[in-house]
Amino acid sequence: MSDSEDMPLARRRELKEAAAAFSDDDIDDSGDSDTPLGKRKRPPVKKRIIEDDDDDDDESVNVKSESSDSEVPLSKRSRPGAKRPTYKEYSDDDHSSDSDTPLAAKKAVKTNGNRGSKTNGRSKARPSYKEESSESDSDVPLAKKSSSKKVDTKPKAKTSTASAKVKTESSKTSSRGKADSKTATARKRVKDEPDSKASIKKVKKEEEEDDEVDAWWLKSNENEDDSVKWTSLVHNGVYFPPDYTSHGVKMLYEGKPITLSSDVEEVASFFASLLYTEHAENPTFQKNFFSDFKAIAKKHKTVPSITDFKKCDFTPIYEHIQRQKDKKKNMSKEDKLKLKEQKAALDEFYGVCYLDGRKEKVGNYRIEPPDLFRGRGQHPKTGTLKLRVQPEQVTLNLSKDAPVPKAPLGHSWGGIVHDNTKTWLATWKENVNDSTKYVFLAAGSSLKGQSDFKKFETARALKKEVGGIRRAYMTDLKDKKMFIRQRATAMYLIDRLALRAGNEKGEDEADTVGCCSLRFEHVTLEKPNILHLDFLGKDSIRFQKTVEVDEQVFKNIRLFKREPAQEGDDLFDRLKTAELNKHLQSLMKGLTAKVFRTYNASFTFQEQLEKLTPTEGTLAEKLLAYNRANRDVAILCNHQRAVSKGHAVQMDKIIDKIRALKYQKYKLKRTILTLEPKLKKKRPELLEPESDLEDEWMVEHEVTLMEKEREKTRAKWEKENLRRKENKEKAMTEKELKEMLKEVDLREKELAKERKTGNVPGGKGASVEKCDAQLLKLDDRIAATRAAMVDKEENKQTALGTSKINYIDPRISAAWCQKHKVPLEKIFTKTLRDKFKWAMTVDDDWEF
DNA sequence: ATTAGGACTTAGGATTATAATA
DNA sequence: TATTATAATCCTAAGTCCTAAT
Repeated sequence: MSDSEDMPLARRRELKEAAAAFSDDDIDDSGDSDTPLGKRKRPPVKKRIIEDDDDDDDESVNVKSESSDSEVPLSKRSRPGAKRPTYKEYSDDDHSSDSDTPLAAKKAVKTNGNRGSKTNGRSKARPSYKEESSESDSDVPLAKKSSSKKVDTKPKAKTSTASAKVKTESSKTSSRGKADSKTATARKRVKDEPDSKASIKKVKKEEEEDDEVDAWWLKSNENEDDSVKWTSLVHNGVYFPPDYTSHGVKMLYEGKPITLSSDVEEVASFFASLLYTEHAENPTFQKNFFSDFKAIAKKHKTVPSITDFKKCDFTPIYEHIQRQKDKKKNMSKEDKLKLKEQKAALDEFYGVCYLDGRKEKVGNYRIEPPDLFRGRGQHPKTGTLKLRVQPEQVTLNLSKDAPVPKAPLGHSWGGIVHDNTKTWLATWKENVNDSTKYVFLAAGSSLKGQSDFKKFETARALKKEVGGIRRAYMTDLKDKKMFIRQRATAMYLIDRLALRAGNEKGEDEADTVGCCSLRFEHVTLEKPNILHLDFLGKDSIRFQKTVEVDEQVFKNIRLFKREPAQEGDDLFDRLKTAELNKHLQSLMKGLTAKVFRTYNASFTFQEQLEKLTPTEGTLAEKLLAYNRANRDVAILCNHQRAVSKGHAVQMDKIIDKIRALKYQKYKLKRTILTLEPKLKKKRPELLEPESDLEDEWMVEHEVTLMEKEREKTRAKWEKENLRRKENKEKAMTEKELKEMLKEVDLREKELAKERKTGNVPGGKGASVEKCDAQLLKLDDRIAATRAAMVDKEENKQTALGTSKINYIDPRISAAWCQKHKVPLEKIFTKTLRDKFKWAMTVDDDWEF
């Protein structure tokens, strides 16, 4: 292993990161004795019985807890308590003023970071699947021979009336398939083996996707039984990752190479591949990994028994993996193509199913491969070994009369069910968190599309009701009953700040919160009516905003925070998401906490889009407006992303680019003055220096310009020679090259002179008019570049994708595209167009 | 009435493909 | 033409909400 110095240095991620972070405590093999510490434990909370909102005024009467007092909520919950890690970077910021109206948290502070503190671990013995290794081959997705008639699950005459069919893009093979031909294909597909070289020919470019599509969104479709999801479902099962093949590279233990059996090597490799990443340096991750690694090493009687993480050196394996990656990257074209074909074949086989006779895409047909669990934030189990899933653990869901896909050789399925009230095709239990995993249809499928549609329709229904709902909770803010007050306050926050509901979480998960699970330490109050929120939300993404809130909300929170309460206690000590949602249901059918996010996101988007889109504008300007509106939504929903590694460098580059443009401007101005010195008086602006453009920089810039010029000349010379060679002409000599280069030297001298005298003659046909025209163009380019820069900067930690995919009603976009003549593909990628095909038929005046 | 866990949506990061540059 | 930035896609963790079990 040669090159060992090109270590992929640590991680970027100035975002998250924050404070304290892990203490020095490094993992310690020996005892996993490691006490989990009292963390996460806090004294039971007594119910707070408030007597009044105290001091100042307040018409509000005495607030008392309702009768139920007795029922001692005795939250057995428990949470960190004490030692809250401190966050780094705080930045304050203005507080949004604009009170009313839907939107929320206009400008709010953003920053974020991860929590620190907390080690822990615990890794109880886990079951070891692992049966006999089974003769591999597994890989080959044995095919279904049985093409028996049974497969023929015809579209059951389809319930609904007129079966609207449409063609997606490209109307080819017009007639063709009727139900029959389709089922025929179905039958065929079901038995087609992937990898059979036969299927190679296609792969082609994408498209293909013509096929008739069932345009469910064009049918009247007054809900016909919601719970039944299909009448027939035929599919090919799931794909299992190939068995592990040993690479034989030895890791070091106490500096010496040791031999690992394949199973152990596999786990070592999981860790090795993460070396130098945040994960591998996370003590919790190390601890959990090592605990599992140690166990499996022991089980396989690894020679020097592995007991100390610190004595392990995985770098040889790491380097091997890097080399493999390199190799893959540099693979020959043909090999790459072959790989692609294999994938396509798999896609064709497993990636497709038949739902009520219609061909539909399957989403994640691959069984998740074994790996180290990568929990986010401070997940107590991060690093734990996620075991390989065996077919015996997998249950399939399909039609009664559908052929059962064959399990991998030597294996059988865990179960076969025929539950048409479920949308999943397969399911299994994962070992780390004991959670259930599923194989679902792809996002573009009818099932997903329909529920997406429903989601947005509910949000639109809320639009109609929101006025009344808001009035109601504003009133409830002053209710005498504590529970009602809390509920109303929570609703306010969810509505105005787009918070998530905030279900309770377990001890074995990262400590994150949503609205109902906010604790005291997450909210601080500032005099008149300002709220500082600071907590970790979903995915341990920091939510840090400062907002002005309604007076009564401020009072309420002060009230909730008062007294017996202390850090670690719930802010809403008698409110559960279930109760909140139950209440919401009573206000509007289908209303739950998350609907507010959808509603506010879509509403804000439509509003901003309307406001920002220029009526007369270039395509680019319109797109900018679109992205701005999109970004507003992303900010509202607190969708963040890590700042990319090279961000700062890229910014510098852009700044330099702008300087270069300014330099050109400067030169042009001088040319004008050289041509027409009288203008000095008339147009004094020509004398003004460009901002941020220093002499020193210009000198340097000219040097690089000349360097580039020389390179270009040389390239030209070489190219010319190449051409001549081909034409059997005699090549240009070095001398000629030197001759050519002399011109650059000349130009360099000119520049030097220009710099000294300030006179810039300009090119041949130089005229004041031409220069002015160019100046204008440069101004445009500078403006555009600067806009792009601002855009980039603002965007660096904001992720637009999530809101576009999940929160913004696609019909708003479709209508907008129509209205402003913007091609859809500028807005939606191919997959998004597919996912949203149900929304693409709206008129240009459609409103959310 | 609570709790547990099933089923489905939402989420950011990792990986891969494509576009922009050097 | 190779390199690098960016966009698209893939992956699977982490939420929400609901229903069934206790």
